[in-house]
Amino acid sequence: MAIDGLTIGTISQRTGLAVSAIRYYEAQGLVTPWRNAGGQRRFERADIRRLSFVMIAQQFGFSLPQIKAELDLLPKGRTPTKADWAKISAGFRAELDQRINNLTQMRDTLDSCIGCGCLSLKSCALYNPKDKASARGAGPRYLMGDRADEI
Amino acid sequence: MAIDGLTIGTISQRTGLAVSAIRYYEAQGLVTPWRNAGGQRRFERADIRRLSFVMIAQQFGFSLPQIKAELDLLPKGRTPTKADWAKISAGFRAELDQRINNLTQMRDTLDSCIGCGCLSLKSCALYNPKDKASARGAGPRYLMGDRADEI
DNA sequence: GTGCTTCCTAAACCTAACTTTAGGTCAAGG
DNA sequence: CCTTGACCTAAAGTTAGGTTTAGGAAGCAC
Repeated sequence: MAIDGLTIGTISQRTGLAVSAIRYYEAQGLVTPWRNAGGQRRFERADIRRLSFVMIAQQFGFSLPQIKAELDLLPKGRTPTKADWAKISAGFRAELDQRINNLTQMRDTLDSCIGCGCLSLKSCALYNPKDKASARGAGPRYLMGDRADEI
Repeated sequence: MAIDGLTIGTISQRTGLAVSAIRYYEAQGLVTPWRNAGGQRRFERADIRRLSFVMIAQQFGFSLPQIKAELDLLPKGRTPTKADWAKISAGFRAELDQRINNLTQMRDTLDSCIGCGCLSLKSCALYNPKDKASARGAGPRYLMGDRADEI
């Protein structure tokens, strides 16, 4: 059974992912099933964990290329061990810490900026496009600025 | 000068937004300039602040409809005051707190879940699709689950 | 009043992350 | 063997948040 590999339907059921999504992930290099004699995909059990990791990482806001980069750190040729997974989730955690710090800092700035009703800012600490993870920015912008007269 | 309103080019310079983006925001109902005799858009000074708010809110990961919902709380007919802005950024702050808490909780779960190498989870606390803000989820999914045998 | 710049609309295009559709093949049960 | 359900590929469609393009019109400067 396990020796024949799992079908895409089974993987779909086990992960909750749509079949089309799994095929898409294969196209993006996130999983690499082999094919049986008839040309159908066959997956390893370990791929369930791989795909679950993808789902979790996506929730954290990572893009598929970023997730692929993490997954590429797993050993090729052998099934990943506990230690392997622990390693990649460490780098992950660092990213998250970073992101939480950014958000917290921005929230605090909000308090002392828009939050206080302060409307006379010429350059605003709230606008810094470096936190690409929480929003995919789209071009250069400045600040929450204008003179506050005529309010 | 101010009595004639500001052109879209001026608004673009003052906010750093592309002209096309500002027109798009108008189409989405985020700003409502009037037109001059020749059919060109004319903005109020207060629109600079409106648009700056949009930019900041986007950084926090809010969608344009969500931002519109916040902006719709501002008084119509008169220029928003300090107090008006303070009010909408309060609801904002609450959302942010929520989101930070979610992320923190997930990070901690990561530590004690993937982070510890624990691979035998049948249902995983890491997968809960309620935090829509940090990632735009796309469909129903389950858990990081499979039996850990054969690892 | 001529020219340059800015502005206008409508429609097409862009990326990410998928889903849907169309037309056909494979596998398993009876 | 035959049918049914699962699977295949390729291509087009979808949503968000815009940008780009095409073909004009407005405005201001000299």
